[in-house]
Amino acid sequence: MSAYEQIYAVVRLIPLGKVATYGQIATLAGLPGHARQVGYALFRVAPGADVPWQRVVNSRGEISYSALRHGSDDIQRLLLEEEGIQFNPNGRIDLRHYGWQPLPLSELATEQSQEGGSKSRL
DNA sequence: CAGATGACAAGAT
DNA sequence: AATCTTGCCATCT
Repeated sequence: MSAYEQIYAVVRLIPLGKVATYGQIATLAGLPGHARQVGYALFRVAPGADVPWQRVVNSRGEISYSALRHGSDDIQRLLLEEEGIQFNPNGRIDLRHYGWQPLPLSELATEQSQEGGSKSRL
């Protein structure tokens, strides 16, 4: 499997109503520190693919607006708002609230263990 | 094959 | 806190 498909697999795991950062996706995909490759991979996502690319934002919780995106950046914001994500006045998302916090190993295996989740949240 | 570029991130200023 | 600079790697010229 190519590294890009691995990236797409992780992006597909982002639940509706949550967002993840490029660096986070890179780490979960087994490419720690290679956030740029994640962005490049998402650029190559074919239209119609079942990849929620709109749920990936930069580390500042903001959409990466670019002139080379044919306006898909603007669509990204609309899609996120459709999913119930609220933007700050400065156009940023509060990652403390909407940031996706994946469970360890839950991406590679079917999450079956489900106990009371009173763990630290830092 | 070498140089430039890019949906980023972290460190320095 | 905001902006600039450097690192990283796959693709494109």
